[in-house]
Amino acid sequence: MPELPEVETTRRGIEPHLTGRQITSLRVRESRLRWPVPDDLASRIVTERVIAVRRRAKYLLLSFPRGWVLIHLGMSGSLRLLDASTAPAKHDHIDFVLDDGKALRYTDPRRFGAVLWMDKLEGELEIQDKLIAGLGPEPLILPGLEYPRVQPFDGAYLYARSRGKKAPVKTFIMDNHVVVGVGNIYANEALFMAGIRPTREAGAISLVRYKRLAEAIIEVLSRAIEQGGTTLRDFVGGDGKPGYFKQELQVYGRGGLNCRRCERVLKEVRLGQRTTVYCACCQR
DNA sequence: CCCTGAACCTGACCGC
DNA sequence: TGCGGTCAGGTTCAGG
Repeated sequence: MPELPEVETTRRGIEPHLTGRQITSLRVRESRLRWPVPDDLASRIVTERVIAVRRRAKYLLLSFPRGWVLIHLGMSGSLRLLDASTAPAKHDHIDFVLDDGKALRYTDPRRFGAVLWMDKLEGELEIQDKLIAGLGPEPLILPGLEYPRVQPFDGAYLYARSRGKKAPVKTFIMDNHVVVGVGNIYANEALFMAGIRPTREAGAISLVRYKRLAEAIIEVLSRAIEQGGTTLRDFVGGDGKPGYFKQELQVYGRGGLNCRRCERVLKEVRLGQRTTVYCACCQR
């Protein structure tokens, strides 16, 4: 379900309900996620208050006095706010019970997501964690972000990073070490918007075209956040509303259909184990 | 270091 | 109705 716009939509949905609230208990019904939920997680947060709800890449970060709860939604995860007394359904793995009778509930059928704890170092805001440390720059400058370091994201950056790379440009921009938050949907969309064929060798693309691509990535992600994300199956934001960006998809999920720009049949190929759709006419 | 493919897991859908 | 195969929004890891 979640790419960056969906994670950001989730963050915005839950933030006002969590900030300043105290955790009264933690219910872990299933701890076998991508990594085991730490046994001592409850001891870190119960009786503590949520300072802020932030984000780095697709990681949601609940800030507490002594550290962060790091939440990743994987492929099928979601977070909802509901009454703490609501009976859990299948795949409702974790409840963060709040002092106002509500609970933040983590659901994840495939269990590719993660809920972990990271200590704060001596009051430092900097996050020192191997999951976070090697991440590339954020494509969007937004409030609520946790920046470990400042790195500009633009065409010049992509151009410099891509020199010598033989991998397809789509694989390149989906690499979190290069830039975060560009998943399969928006990689396809951004490349269409920039007129670049996804199979093109990353190291062979010009600076001018990378400038267009960086702009396209920023544009498509911004637009998707405005629309509340993309609802493909059952994604809903923290407020229960679906995302409306699906209506604006130009290529993702449209292989074999006609290009909305030139009317020719869209090609579908497999790149890095991911379905890739493009227009052979509009994208070179 | 670079690149590719397997792996993690469940559910939905499609053809037979 | 059932069975097997395929696919799904992400990321890490092993191996060449």
